[in-house]
Amino acid sequence: MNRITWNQLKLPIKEISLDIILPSGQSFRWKKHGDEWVSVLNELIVILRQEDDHILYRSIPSQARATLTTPIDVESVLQDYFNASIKLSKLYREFGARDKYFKTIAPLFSGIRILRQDPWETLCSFICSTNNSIKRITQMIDSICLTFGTYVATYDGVAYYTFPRPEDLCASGSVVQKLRELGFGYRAPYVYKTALQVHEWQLLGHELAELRGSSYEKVREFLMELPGVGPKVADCVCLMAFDCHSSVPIDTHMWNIVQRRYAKDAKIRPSKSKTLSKSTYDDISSHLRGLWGDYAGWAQSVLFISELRKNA
DNA sequence: GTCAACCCTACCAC
DNA sequence: AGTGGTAGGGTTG
Repeated sequence: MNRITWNQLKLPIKEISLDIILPSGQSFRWKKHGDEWVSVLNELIVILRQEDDHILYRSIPSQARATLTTPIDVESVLQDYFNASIKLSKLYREFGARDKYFKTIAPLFSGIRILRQDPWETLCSFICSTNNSIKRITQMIDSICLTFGTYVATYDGVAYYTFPRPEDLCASGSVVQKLRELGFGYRAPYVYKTALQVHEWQLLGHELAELRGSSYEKVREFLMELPGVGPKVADCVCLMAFDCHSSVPIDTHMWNIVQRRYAKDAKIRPSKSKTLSKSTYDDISSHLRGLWGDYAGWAQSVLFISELRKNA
């Protein structure tokens, strides 16, 4: 029945741990079926399987579109998506040399890499992430795709859809109401207004992806203009979609770690405040950027996940 | 002494 | 598990 053959991903197994990366709050689009991870990338279903010493993948093209005429090099798509050119083991060594705490944590969480995700999908997803849990965000993203996305194909009894483009969410004001019905709450107008702005920008001939060449500061500034995007969301999107590897998002988990382990070095005054001020946020973020270096965001994600697992 | 121009914390709705 | 907005206090020049 299924004659699609498996291919072997050209990325050393030590460099990647699917079970840690895929469900830990970077992407909210991967579903696990048995020992397979399934998602939609570039309008086609991608299936991943982690074996003992390598990762296998295969893909299913969109049934809704005639993509057969333009074959997609899935290996390239995955190399790009996993930032495969970045050598994780080297980064871990460097982080460990710079930071004693990282050195103690890292061995327990190997293969954590930053994904290079679609800018719009990432932006939209992280606007939805505020004051929210991975489980619920995943649910929301699932329903926004089902409601506003395009059908791709069905695999293992599950229908897969693309992530809606900005214009798909600009149809009318009823989008906000629909999003509220889907459980987006106060995030509904943020998503809608941001879609409107991004679409307008696209009509001017721009694409979010073109910002990938810009500096971290430029991208961050641009993103923070958008409704529902503050420092934390901007930093997540910078890191996970715009190649700003030095961006260090400080969420509540990182804030806990900083207070516990880095407060003295980061010169954090012992405030009892539960919330981060903008300036304290920037102080912490740049301190960690100085500590970990150009790929600080990659170190952040290791500690973030260690904290996530601890509380789970 | 007073007054913008901040910047911070707290607080709450979304 | 954040953002946007407000109020109230502190600091600076």
